[in-house]
Amino acid sequence: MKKNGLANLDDDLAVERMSLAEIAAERLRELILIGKLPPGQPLSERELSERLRISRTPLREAIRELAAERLIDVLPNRRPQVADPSLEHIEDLFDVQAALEALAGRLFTKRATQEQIDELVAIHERFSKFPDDCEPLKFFRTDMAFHSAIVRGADNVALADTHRQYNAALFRARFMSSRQLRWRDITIAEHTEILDALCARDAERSAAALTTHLMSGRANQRMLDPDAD
Amino acid sequence: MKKNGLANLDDDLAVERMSLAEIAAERLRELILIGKLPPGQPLSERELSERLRISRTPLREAIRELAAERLIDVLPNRRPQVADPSLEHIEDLFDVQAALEALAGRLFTKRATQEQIDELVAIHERFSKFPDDCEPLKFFRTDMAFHSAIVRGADNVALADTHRQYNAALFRARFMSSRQLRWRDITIAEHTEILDALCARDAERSAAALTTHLMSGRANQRMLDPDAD
DNA sequence: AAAAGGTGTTTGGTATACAATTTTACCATT
DNA sequence: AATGGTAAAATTGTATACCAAACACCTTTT
Repeated sequence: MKKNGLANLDDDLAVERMSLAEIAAERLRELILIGKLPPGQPLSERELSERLRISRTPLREAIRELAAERLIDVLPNRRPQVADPSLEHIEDLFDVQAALEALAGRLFTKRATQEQIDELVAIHERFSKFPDDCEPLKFFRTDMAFHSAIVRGADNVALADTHRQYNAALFRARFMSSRQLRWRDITIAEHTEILDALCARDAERSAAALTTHLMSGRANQRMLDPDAD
Repeated sequence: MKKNGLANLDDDLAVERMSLAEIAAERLRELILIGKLPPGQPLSERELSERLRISRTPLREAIRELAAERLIDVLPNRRPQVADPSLEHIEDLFDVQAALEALAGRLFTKRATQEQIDELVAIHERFSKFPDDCEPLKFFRTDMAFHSAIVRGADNVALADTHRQYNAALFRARFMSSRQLRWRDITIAEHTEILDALCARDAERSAAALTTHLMSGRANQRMLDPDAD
């Protein structure tokens, strides 16, 4: 007889028990992305471990994980710091993300199922009907969902993984952009072109539209005040 | 004036003060890449920490670092295992690496200095003069050096970083290929075309040549026996 | 004999104590 | 007052002990 009858529910959802390190990594990632832990912020292992109610060992592993994602800079014998990428570095990230999404677009035209196309259309429908005064976070999340849906349709695990990493590194930059009304209009127009190309299963047009869209984002990023930190 | 005679295992790399976790990560990465720790091999934390003469804490951090690079699979409450990617997954990795190198080629044509071009030419010179019976590892290292030099010339830190990660994940596959004489001829021919395009600073031709080259590698990989482990 | 269940050993997960390093603050010297 | 050095405090790096979960083997039960 099973000792733990409650676990049956979890089994159905395939929920694996997470280690404290993984939980802490997720929580830290969230704190960094929403800006509660701002760029450049030095992180004291002791203080953080107390605030998260865990010991330093799992916290250190979480920090190392985020360091591998380049969300945290860690130097030997020094306090880890929340990454504070320069404008040039952010532009570099945009260039790579553009190449990744261009590949995703090409693969999407070859591999995506009808269901995945329908899902993408549905996301875009919701997206273009948002009022101008909708919450920035809502607009932003839907924007991200659109791009993620394309990557999912590309059916390439490695690509999805790397794309997610770059999304995290670019989170702040793209979130800042999404607050501008001007940027929202551009986004919807460019998403429409991307969706058209993907539905037509035109690989090169899809790749071009996605590259253009990311380069718009990169250029828009350049306009924002680089002094902010 | 060393007080602790315990930790003198890797003093040859002591130019920079590295933590034991970093040293262990490098050592483990090497052991995995050269196949001393074969794909699928379960790793006992206690046994490994004894063999590397360190305690489990820094070893665990090293394992997490390699897990972030996808060189090791780690599941909760189970032994970490050396990653054993399927043929399909390796093909996915090739697709992403091709997109990354295509971007690197484009950026190279815009940003590379004359010195970086000269360096690339020099590498290719050495490469094409290798005799057929040269050591596989020597041929392989020079092959890698060629690709890395292109990425360096692209002057994009994020791209270089991600490219290095994918190189590690594809290490075994590409090393196996480099043992075939037929593949060597193809490599030299395709490198010549890449070099031509880069020297002409033709972005699209460079990107196309690099994509073609990586797709050759991907196709060649498919020919190799997938049963080997 | 086969299957279910229990027990002991092995292994990863976490906390804590200690060592080594860096940072900070203070004092002496210029 | 500015500067340099040195000691104390704070912080990271490492080792070890303990806990809980997983696995293998054996016993028990049918």
